[in-house]
Amino acid sequence: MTILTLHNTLTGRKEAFRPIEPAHVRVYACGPTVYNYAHIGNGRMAVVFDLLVRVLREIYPRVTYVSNITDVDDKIMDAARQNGEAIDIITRRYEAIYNEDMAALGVVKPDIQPRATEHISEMIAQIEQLIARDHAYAVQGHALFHVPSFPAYGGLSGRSRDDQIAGARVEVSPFKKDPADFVLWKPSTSEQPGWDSPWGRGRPGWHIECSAMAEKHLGLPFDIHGGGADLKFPHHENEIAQSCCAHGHENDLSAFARYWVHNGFVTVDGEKMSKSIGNIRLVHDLISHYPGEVLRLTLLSAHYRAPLSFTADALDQARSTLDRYYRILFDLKEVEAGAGTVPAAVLNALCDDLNTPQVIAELNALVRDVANADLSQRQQIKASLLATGDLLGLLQTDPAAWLGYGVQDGVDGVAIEKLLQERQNARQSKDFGRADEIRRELSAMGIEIEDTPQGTKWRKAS
RNA sequence: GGCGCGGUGGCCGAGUGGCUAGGCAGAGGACUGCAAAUCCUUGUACGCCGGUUCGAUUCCGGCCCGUGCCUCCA
Repeated sequence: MTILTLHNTLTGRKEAFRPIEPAHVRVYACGPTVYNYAHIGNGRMAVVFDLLVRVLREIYPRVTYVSNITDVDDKIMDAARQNGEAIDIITRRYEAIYNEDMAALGVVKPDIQPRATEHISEMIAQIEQLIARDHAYAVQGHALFHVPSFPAYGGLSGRSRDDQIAGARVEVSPFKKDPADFVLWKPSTSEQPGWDSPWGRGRPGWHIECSAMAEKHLGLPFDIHGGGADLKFPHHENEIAQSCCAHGHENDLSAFARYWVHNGFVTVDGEKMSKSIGNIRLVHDLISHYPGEVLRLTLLSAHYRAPLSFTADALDQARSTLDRYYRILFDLKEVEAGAGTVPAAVLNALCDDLNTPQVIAELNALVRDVANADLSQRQQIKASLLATGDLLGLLQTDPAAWLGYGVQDGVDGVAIEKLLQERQNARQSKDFGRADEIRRELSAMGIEIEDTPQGTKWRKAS
């Protein structure tokens, strides 16, 4: 049996993954708040957990992957006010765009993608449980989680409650019993979206939605909880507090989720993405300039926990790596691949805490001797390459189309053929000056040519 | 200030207590009229200072630098 190891934030160590039920692995990852286009950092999270789920599916018979849509949030309300649009118009629009953009990155849609607004009653029920167990209290239309009621609080991020208060930059609301207490429910004005609750008309705090939706769709405890590294505190810390305390597991932080997996941040040219710097890279824009697989491989070219500097150079490198694999597949197009399996070295690398750079190295090793391989070795290489591509969510395009052979759109095939014939004539009469001139003309049209023993081929350069 | 993550050859990027990934770029060569593509050859790097050790890039301590988070900002 293949053993997956994962770095578990809860213990701070790399551990062997042991599912609660090997017959059914359950995963939750915090999804986007839908009020804008997703940026490449959101894309990284989606790609990393998509890959994790693919690897789990390779090992285990059944995997359920839940990733939520946050469609009630103050940032959404701000966006609605600014655009003069209804909130649900905005959230449904950006939810659809999010799913399209992630699909372009090769992300398989989660099995369940619950919306926060469709789980209000579950959230209210959980808050009532917390109040009943004296872990929360109602005051002035709010419901607040009382952090001192949960001594184990802070176990995920490793900060003491005192540290948090000492470092807090935000003024503490006067009605909080303790400065560290956080909101479970807050009142809405009549213009704001709201739902009736035991504490009056209001809306949920941010953290409670994930606790409620994960529990409803996966049951507790479940196997893996993921998200961006920025969510460790306070979001995931608070989820643990809510879910453990609602069920009386005050001494067991793993009573909610067993393994916590966090992906690192994406920077742009080494700088944080921010509106003020104006360097936010939206997936929606990037996919019109780069094939989705180039973006996906770029995101997988660093280990998922390491920071990733998103640069034009990194994109170019991912593209040339993919070009090389596609060229090999193109050269092997007459070779019968047969049923392929993912090479053990690749699966082992993936099972080593998703060591994707190692996977790429293994892929290079696989492909290194293709030129000197015999037929059965070529069949094996092709099958392994395709199987690995399927697992990684790469190499899903027809090689000829990827490389630009036989392109019909945006090229004048007749003119190209005419120029190629003219060049051929020039070469035969040793008029290489004219032949090179024609090659430059074609190059200016975006057409690259290759002279082979079988004649001259052309391709549309990407 | 607190907590976390990271600093590897020109660039990207794994990993390891001693056998020193991989890719890109560069250099040389083969092939080609010249190219392109491909193939061959070529790179002893691990932030700084101590310590442990026969031996540290890898372990321990300190420091420096970069980066993220610090409670929903109504």
